[in-house]
Amino acid sequence: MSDRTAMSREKTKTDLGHDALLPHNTRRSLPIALLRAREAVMAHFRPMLARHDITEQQWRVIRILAEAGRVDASEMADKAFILAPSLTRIIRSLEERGLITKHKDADDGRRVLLEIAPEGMRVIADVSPESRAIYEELETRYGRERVEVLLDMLDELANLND
Amino acid sequence: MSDRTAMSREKTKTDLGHDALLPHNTRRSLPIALLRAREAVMAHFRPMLARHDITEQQWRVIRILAEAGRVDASEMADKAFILAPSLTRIIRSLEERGLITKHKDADDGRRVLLEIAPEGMRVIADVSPESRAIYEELETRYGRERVEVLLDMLDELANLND
DNA sequence: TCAATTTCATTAACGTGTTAAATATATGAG
DNA sequence: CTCATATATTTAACACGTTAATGAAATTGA
Repeated sequence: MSDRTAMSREKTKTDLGHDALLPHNTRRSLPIALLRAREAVMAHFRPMLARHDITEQQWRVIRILAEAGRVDASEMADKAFILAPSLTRIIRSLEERGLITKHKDADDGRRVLLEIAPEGMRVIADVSPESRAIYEELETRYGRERVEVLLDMLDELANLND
Repeated sequence: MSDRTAMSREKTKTDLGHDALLPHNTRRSLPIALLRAREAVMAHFRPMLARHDITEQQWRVIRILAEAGRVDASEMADKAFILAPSLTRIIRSLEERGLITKHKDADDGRRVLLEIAPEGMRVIADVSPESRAIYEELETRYGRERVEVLLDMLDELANLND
Protein backbone atom coordinates (compact mmCIF):
# COMPACT_ATOMS: atom_id res chain seq x y z
CA MET A 1 0.00 0.00 0.00
CA SER A 2 0.83 3.67 0.20
CA ASP A 3 3.90 4.03 2.42
CA ARG A 4 3.97 7.85 2.23
CA THR A 5 7.54 8.61 3.27
CA ALA A 6 10.14 6.41 4.79
CA MET A 7 8.19 4.10 7.03
CA SER A 8 4.63 3.34 8.01
CA ARG A 9 3.27 6.79 8.78
CA GLU A 10 -0.32 6.29 7.77
CA LYS A 11 -1.73 8.47 10.50
CA THR A 12 0.89 11.14 10.80
CA LYS A 13 -0.77 13.87 8.82
CA THR A 14 -4.15 13.56 10.45
CA ASP A 15 -3.05 12.65 13.90
CA LEU A 16 -4.06 14.85 16.76
CA GLY A 17 -0.79 14.33 18.52
CA HIS A 18 -2.47 13.23 21.72
CA ASP A 19 -5.57 11.21 22.33
CA ALA A 20 -7.27 13.46 24.82
CA LEU A 21 -9.13 15.28 22.10
CA LEU A 22 -10.22 12.14 20.33
CA PRO A 23 -13.67 10.71 20.88
CA HIS A 24 -13.65 7.23 22.33
CA ASN A 25 -13.69 4.20 20.11
CA THR A 26 -16.63 3.98 17.76
CA ARG A 27 -17.28 0.33 18.43
CA ARG A 28 -17.98 0.92 22.10
CA SER A 29 -20.30 3.83 21.55
CA LEU A 30 -23.88 3.51 22.69
CA PRO A 31 -25.48 5.30 19.71
CA ILE A 32 -23.77 3.09 17.14
CA ALA A 33 -24.19 -0.08 19.16
CA LEU A 34 -27.91 0.62 19.38
CA LEU A 35 -28.02 1.29 15.66
CA ARG A 36 -26.19 -1.91 14.80
CA ALA A 37 -28.33 -4.01 17.07
CA ARG A 38 -31.48 -2.52 15.65
CA GLU A 39 -30.36 -3.10 12.11
CA ALA A 40 -29.47 -6.69 12.86
CA VAL A 41 -32.93 -7.25 14.26
CA MET A 42 -34.71 -5.48 11.43
CA ALA A 43 -32.74 -7.44 8.86
CA HIS A 44 -34.86 -10.40 9.93
CA PHE A 45 -38.14 -8.58 9.44
CA ARG A 46 -37.58 -6.30 6.48
CA PRO A 47 -37.57 -8.86 3.65
CA MET A 48 -40.80 -10.34 4.95
CA LEU A 49 -42.47 -6.93 5.22
CA ALA A 50 -41.21 -6.07 1.73
CA ARG A 51 -42.85 -9.21 0.37
CA HIS A 52 -46.13 -7.88 1.78
CA ASP A 53 -45.32 -4.48 0.29
CA ILE A 54 -45.30 -2.49 3.52
CA THR A 55 -42.59 -0.60 5.32
CA GLU A 56 -41.60 -1.09 8.91
CA GLN A 57 -43.37 2.14 9.93
CA GLN A 58 -46.54 1.32 8.03
CA TRP A 59 -46.57 -2.03 9.80
CA ARG A 60 -46.24 -0.34 13.19
CA VAL A 61 -49.17 1.93 12.42
CA ILE A 62 -51.67 -0.68 11.26
CA ARG A 63 -50.56 -3.03 13.98
CA ILE A 64 -51.31 -0.44 16.63
CA LEU A 65 -54.70 0.21 15.07
CA ALA A 66 -55.42 -3.50 15.21
CA GLU A 67 -54.41 -3.59 18.87
CA ALA A 68 -56.01 -0.40 20.05
CA GLY A 69 -58.93 0.32 17.74
CA ARG A 70 -59.66 3.98 16.99
CA VAL A 71 -56.67 6.17 17.76
CA ASP A 72 -55.92 9.81 17.04
CA ALA A 73 -52.77 10.95 15.31
CA SER A 74 -51.01 12.24 18.42
CA GLU A 75 -51.59 9.02 20.26
CA MET A 76 -50.38 7.10 17.25
CA ALA A 77 -47.23 9.20 17.01
CA ASP A 78 -46.61 8.40 20.63
CA LYS A 79 -47.25 4.68 20.47
CA ALA A 80 -45.51 4.03 17.17
CA PHE A 81 -42.69 6.41 18.01
CA ILE A 82 -43.02 8.26 14.74
CA LEU A 83 -42.70 12.04 14.43
CA ALA A 84 -45.78 13.96 13.38
CA PRO A 85 -44.52 14.98 9.93
CA SER A 86 -43.60 11.40 9.07
CA LEU A 87 -46.91 10.20 10.39
CA THR A 88 -48.80 12.62 8.15
CA ARG A 89 -47.15 11.07 5.12
CA ILE A 90 -47.61 7.53 6.31
CA ILE A 91 -51.30 8.12 7.00
CA ARG A 92 -51.79 9.58 3.55
CA SER A 93 -50.13 6.59 1.95
CA LEU A 94 -52.02 4.02 4.03
CA GLU A 95 -55.31 5.73 3.32
CA GLU A 96 -54.65 5.88 -0.40
CA ARG A 97 -53.95 2.18 -0.34
CA GLY A 98 -57.16 1.52 1.54
CA LEU A 99 -55.52 -0.01 4.60
CA ILE A 100 -56.88 2.57 7.03
CA THR A 101 -59.59 5.21 7.19
CA LYS A 102 -59.29 8.74 8.53
CA HIS A 103 -61.97 11.09 9.94
CA LYS A 104 -62.03 14.35 11.78
CA ASP A 105 -62.90 14.15 15.44
CA ALA A 106 -66.38 15.65 15.90
CA ASP A 107 -65.54 16.90 19.41
CA ASP A 108 -62.19 18.45 18.50
CA GLY A 109 -61.80 19.59 14.93
CA ARG A 110 -58.04 19.61 15.15
CA ARG A 111 -57.76 15.91 15.77
CA VAL A 112 -57.60 13.19 13.18
CA LEU A 113 -59.01 9.79 14.09
CA LEU A 114 -57.60 6.69 12.50
CA GLU A 115 -59.17 3.30 12.12
CA ILE A 116 -58.04 0.15 10.39
CA ALA A 117 -59.93 -0.86 7.23
CA PRO A 118 -60.84 -4.42 6.19
CA GLU A 119 -57.98 -4.39 3.72
CA GLY A 120 -55.70 -3.45 6.59
CA MET A 121 -57.03 -6.32 8.66
CA ARG A 122 -56.16 -8.65 5.82
CA VAL A 123 -52.56 -7.43 5.96
CA ILE A 124 -52.52 -7.93 9.73
CA ALA A 125 -53.78 -11.47 9.31
CA ASP A 126 -51.14 -12.18 6.65
CA VAL A 127 -48.17 -10.59 8.34
CA SER A 128 -48.79 -11.29 12.03
CA PRO A 129 -48.01 -15.00 12.00
CA GLU A 130 -44.81 -14.52 10.06
CA SER A 131 -43.78 -11.63 12.27
CA ARG A 132 -44.43 -13.66 15.36
CA ALA A 133 -42.44 -16.58 14.04
CA ILE A 134 -39.46 -14.40 13.25
CA TYR A 135 -39.59 -12.78 16.68
CA GLU A 136 -39.80 -16.09 18.47
CA GLU A 137 -36.92 -17.52 16.51
CA LEU A 138 -34.93 -14.46 17.54
CA GLU A 139 -35.99 -14.75 21.15
CA THR A 140 -35.01 -18.38 21.25
CA ARG A 141 -31.61 -17.81 19.76
CA TYR A 142 -30.78 -14.85 21.99
CA GLY A 143 -32.44 -16.31 25.04
CA ARG A 144 -35.91 -15.48 26.29
CA GLU A 145 -34.78 -14.14 29.65
CA ARG A 146 -31.94 -12.15 28.17
CA VAL A 147 -34.43 -10.46 25.86
CA GLU A 148 -36.41 -9.45 28.94
CA VAL A 149 -33.31 -8.15 30.66
CA LEU A 150 -32.29 -6.25 27.55
CA LEU A 151 -35.75 -4.72 27.20
CA ASP A 152 -35.62 -3.57 30.81
CA MET A 153 -32.20 -2.02 30.36
CA LEU A 154 -33.26 -0.27 27.16
CA ASP A 155 -36.36 1.02 28.84
CA GLU A 156 -34.38 2.46 31.65
CA LEU A 157 -32.00 4.11 29.21
CA ALA A 158 -34.92 5.59 27.30
CA ASN A 159 -36.37 6.99 30.52
CA LEU A 160 -33.20 8.49 31.97
CA ASN A 161 -34.45 11.94 31.02
CA ASP A 162 -37.49 12.00 33.28
CA MET B 1 -58.92 -8.16 30.92
CA SER B 2 -60.66 -7.69 27.59
CA ASP B 3 -64.12 -8.97 28.35
CA ARG B 4 -65.48 -8.02 24.97
CA THR B 5 -69.03 -9.30 24.83
CA ALA B 6 -71.70 -7.62 26.90
CA MET B 7 -70.07 -4.40 27.98
CA SER B 8 -67.19 -2.02 27.11
CA ARG B 9 -67.03 -2.81 23.43
CA GLU B 10 -64.92 0.06 22.14
CA LYS B 11 -62.66 -2.28 20.28
CA THR B 12 -65.23 -4.69 18.92
CA LYS B 13 -65.31 -3.39 15.40
CA THR B 14 -61.61 -3.70 14.81
CA ASP B 15 -60.96 -6.66 17.01
CA LEU B 16 -59.49 -9.79 15.56
CA GLY B 17 -61.74 -12.01 17.66
CA HIS B 18 -58.87 -13.83 19.29
CA ASP B 19 -55.46 -12.64 20.30
CA ALA B 20 -53.44 -15.30 18.57
CA LEU B 21 -53.26 -13.27 15.41
CA LEU B 22 -52.25 -10.08 17.14
CA PRO B 23 -48.64 -9.10 17.31
CA HIS B 24 -47.34 -8.83 20.83
CA ASN B 25 -47.38 -5.57 22.68
CA THR B 26 -45.51 -2.76 21.02
CA ARG B 27 -43.87 -1.60 24.20
CA ARG B 28 -42.05 -4.90 24.70
CA SER B 29 -40.80 -5.16 21.16
CA LEU B 30 -37.08 -5.18 20.56
CA PRO B 31 -37.11 -3.02 17.41
CA ILE B 32 -39.06 -0.21 19.05
CA ALA B 33 -37.23 -0.47 22.35
CA LEU B 34 -33.94 -0.12 20.49
CA LEU B 35 -35.32 2.85 18.60
CA ARG B 36 -36.56 4.57 21.74
CA ALA B 37 -33.32 4.01 23.57
CA ARG B 38 -31.30 5.31 20.66
CA GLU B 39 -33.46 8.40 20.35
CA ALA B 40 -33.18 9.10 24.05
CA VAL B 41 -29.41 8.93 23.78
CA MET B 42 -29.21 11.02 20.64
CA ALA B 43 -31.46 13.65 22.14
CA HIS B 44 -28.50 14.51 24.35
CA PHE B 45 -26.09 14.90 21.43
CA ARG B 46 -28.18 16.34 18.61
CA PRO B 47 -28.61 19.92 19.87
CA MET B 48 -24.87 20.18 20.47
CA LEU B 49 -24.05 18.83 17.00
CA ALA B 50 -26.62 21.20 15.50
CA ARG B 51 -24.92 24.13 17.17
CA HIS B 52 -21.75 23.11 15.36
CA ASP B 53 -23.77 22.70 12.18
CA ILE B 54 -23.08 19.03 11.58
CA THR B 55 -25.32 16.00 11.52
CA GLU B 56 -24.83 12.86 13.51
CA GLN B 57 -23.62 10.99 10.42
CA GLN B 58 -21.23 13.74 9.38
CA TRP B 59 -19.82 13.65 12.89
CA ARG B 60 -19.30 9.89 12.69
CA VAL B 61 -17.43 10.26 9.42
CA ILE B 62 -15.00 12.98 10.40
CA ARG B 63 -14.47 11.40 13.78
CA ILE B 64 -13.46 8.13 12.17
CA LEU B 65 -11.09 9.99 9.86
CA ALA B 66 -9.54 11.67 12.88
CA GLU B 67 -9.14 8.29 14.57
CA ALA B 68 -8.00 6.21 11.63
CA GLY B 69 -6.34 8.57 9.17
CA ARG B 70 -6.78 7.83 5.47
CA VAL B 71 -9.71 5.51 4.89
CA ASP B 72 -11.46 4.37 1.74
CA ALA B 73 -15.20 4.65 1.29
CA SER B 74 -15.98 0.97 1.86
CA GLU B 75 -14.06 0.92 5.08
CA MET B 76 -15.80 4.09 6.15
CA ALA B 77 -19.23 2.65 5.35
CA ASP B 78 -18.32 -0.29 7.50
CA LYS B 79 -16.95 1.62 10.46
CA ALA B 80 -19.55 4.38 10.50
CA PHE B 81 -22.34 1.93 9.73
CA ILE B 82 -23.62 4.06 6.87
CA LEU B 83 -24.88 2.62 3.60
CA ALA B 84 -22.92 3.40 0.45
CA PRO B 85 -25.52 5.67 -1.15
CA SER B 86 -25.82 7.76 2.00
CA LEU B 87 -22.09 7.90 2.30
CA THR B 88 -21.74 9.23 -1.23
CA ARG B 89 -23.97 12.17 -0.32
CA ILE B 90 -22.29 12.77 3.01
CA ILE B 91 -18.85 12.76 1.41
CA ARG B 92 -19.97 15.24 -1.22
CA SER B 93 -21.34 17.56 1.43
CA LEU B 94 -18.31 17.32 3.71
CA GLU B 95 -15.98 17.92 0.80
CA GLU B 96 -17.93 20.95 -0.37
CA ARG B 97 -17.71 22.36 3.12
CA GLY B 98 -13.98 21.74 3.20
CA LEU B 99 -14.01 19.38 6.18
CA ILE B 100 -12.50 16.45 4.28
CA THR B 101 -10.59 15.79 1.07
CA LYS B 102 -11.18 13.01 -1.42
CA HIS B 103 -8.84 11.37 -3.93
CA LYS B 104 -8.88 8.37 -6.18
CA ASP B 105 -6.72 5.49 -5.07
CA ALA B 106 -3.79 5.26 -7.48
CA ASP B 107 -3.54 1.49 -7.02
CA ASP B 108 -7.25 0.77 -7.48
CA GLY B 109 -9.17 3.25 -9.57
CA ARG B 110 -12.49 2.18 -8.13
CA ARG B 111 -11.66 3.22 -4.63
CA VAL B 112 -12.09 6.65 -3.11
CA LEU B 113 -9.72 7.65 -0.34
CA LEU B 114 -10.87 10.07 2.32
CA GLU B 115 -8.81 12.25 4.58
CA ILE B 116 -9.71 14.86 7.11
CA ALA B 117 -8.90 18.48 6.24
CA PRO B 118 -7.63 21.15 8.65
CA GLU B 119 -11.09 22.63 8.77
CA GLY B 120 -12.38 19.20 9.78
CA MET B 121 -9.78 18.96 12.50
CA ARG B 122 -11.03 22.23 13.85
CA VAL B 123 -14.52 20.76 14.13
CA ILE B 124 -13.12 17.70 15.87
CA ALA B 125 -11.32 19.89 18.35
CA ASP B 126 -14.47 21.90 19.00
CA VAL B 127 -16.94 19.05 19.25
CA SER B 128 -14.91 16.31 20.91
CA PRO B 129 -14.78 17.78 24.39
CA GLU B 130 -18.49 18.51 24.44
CA SER B 131 -19.30 15.08 23.06
CA ARG B 132 -17.13 13.43 25.65
CA ALA B 133 -18.74 15.40 28.44
CA ILE B 134 -22.22 14.44 27.34
CA TYR B 135 -21.27 10.79 27.06
CA GLU B 136 -19.67 10.75 30.47
CA GLU B 137 -22.65 12.41 32.07
CA LEU B 138 -24.80 9.73 30.49
CA GLU B 139 -22.49 6.95 31.60
CA THR B 140 -22.50 8.24 35.13
CA ARG B 141 -26.25 8.49 35.31
CA TYR B 142 -26.89 5.07 33.82
CA GLY B 143 -23.98 3.44 35.55
CA ARG B 144 -20.59 2.80 34.03
CA GLU B 145 -20.72 -0.95 34.44
CA ARG B 146 -24.24 -1.21 33.19
CA VAL B 147 -23.21 0.61 30.04
CA GLU B 148 -20.55 -2.04 29.53
CA VAL B 149 -23.05 -4.83 30.10
CA LEU B 150 -25.51 -3.20 27.74
CA LEU B 151 -22.85 -2.76 25.06
CA ASP B 152 -21.95 -6.43 25.34
CA MET B 153 -25.56 -7.52 25.05
CA LEU B 154 -26.13 -5.26 22.07
CA ASP B 155 -23.02 -6.56 20.41
CA GLU B 156 -24.17 -10.09 20.83
CA LEU B 157 -27.56 -9.25 19.40
CA ALA B 158 -25.93 -7.57 16.42
CA ASN B 159 -23.80 -10.64 15.81
CA LEU B 160 -26.50 -13.29 16.13
CA ASN B 161 -26.49 -13.67 12.37
CA ASP B 162 -22.93 -14.97 12.02
C1' DT C 1 -5.39 -11.94 -24.15
C1' DC C 2 -10.04 -11.23 -23.64
C1' DA C 3 -14.72 -12.08 -22.30
C1' DA C 4 -17.32 -13.01 -18.20
C1' DT C 5 -17.66 -12.01 -13.57
C1' DT C 6 -16.94 -9.45 -9.43
C1' DT C 7 -16.24 -5.37 -6.80
C1' DC C 8 -16.55 -0.28 -5.68
C1' DA C 9 -18.84 3.78 -6.06
C1' DT C 10 -22.54 6.47 -7.82
C1' DT C 11 -27.20 7.53 -9.33
C1' DA C 12 -32.14 7.09 -9.09
C1' DA C 13 -36.45 6.76 -6.80
C1' DC C 14 -39.01 6.57 -2.95
C1' DG C 15 -39.94 6.59 2.12
C1' DT C 16 -38.66 8.29 6.62
C1' DG C 17 -36.17 11.55 10.14
C1' DT C 18 -35.62 16.25 11.70
C1' DT C 19 -36.43 21.04 12.45
C1' DA C 20 -38.98 25.16 11.64
C1' DA C 21 -42.89 27.46 9.99
C1' DA C 22 -47.75 27.61 8.70
C1' DT C 23 -52.64 26.51 9.41
C1' DA C 24 -56.67 25.48 11.86
C1' DT C 25 -59.14 24.73 15.88
C1' DA C 26 -59.65 25.04 21.14
C1' DT C 27 -59.14 27.22 25.38
C1' DG C 28 -58.72 30.78 28.77
C1' DA C 29 -58.32 35.57 30.69
C1' DG C 30 -60.38 39.68 30.79
C1' DC D 1 -67.64 37.74 23.50
C1' DT D 2 -62.98 38.60 21.98
C1' DC D 3 -58.25 38.52 21.79
C1' DA D 4 -54.20 36.20 23.03
C1' DT D 5 -52.34 31.87 23.70
C1' DA D 6 -51.99 26.95 23.39
C1' DT D 7 -52.55 22.58 20.92
C1' DA D 8 -53.02 19.28 16.77
C1' DT D 9 -51.88 18.61 12.35
C1' DT D 10 -49.83 19.76 8.04
C1' DT D 11 -46.37 21.67 4.91
C1' DA D 12 -41.73 22.74 3.58
C1' DA D 13 -36.94 21.91 3.12
C1' DC D 14 -33.20 19.25 3.65
C1' DA D 15 -30.58 14.99 5.19
C1' DC D 16 -30.48 10.07 5.63
C1' DG D 17 -32.21 5.02 4.87
C1' DT D 18 -33.26 1.47 1.55
C1' DT D 19 -33.33 -1.11 -2.67
C1' DA D 20 -32.29 -1.58 -7.42
C1' DA D 21 -29.83 -0.27 -11.38
C1' DT D 22 -25.79 1.79 -13.67
C1' DG D 23 -20.96 2.81 -14.70
C1' DA D 24 -16.27 1.99 -14.14
C1' DA D 25 -12.32 -0.55 -12.82
C1' DA D 26 -10.29 -4.98 -11.27
C1' DT D 27 -10.02 -9.98 -11.31
C1' DT D 28 -10.67 -14.47 -13.00
C1' DG D 29 -10.33 -18.22 -16.01
C1' DA D 30 -10.42 -20.23 -20.43
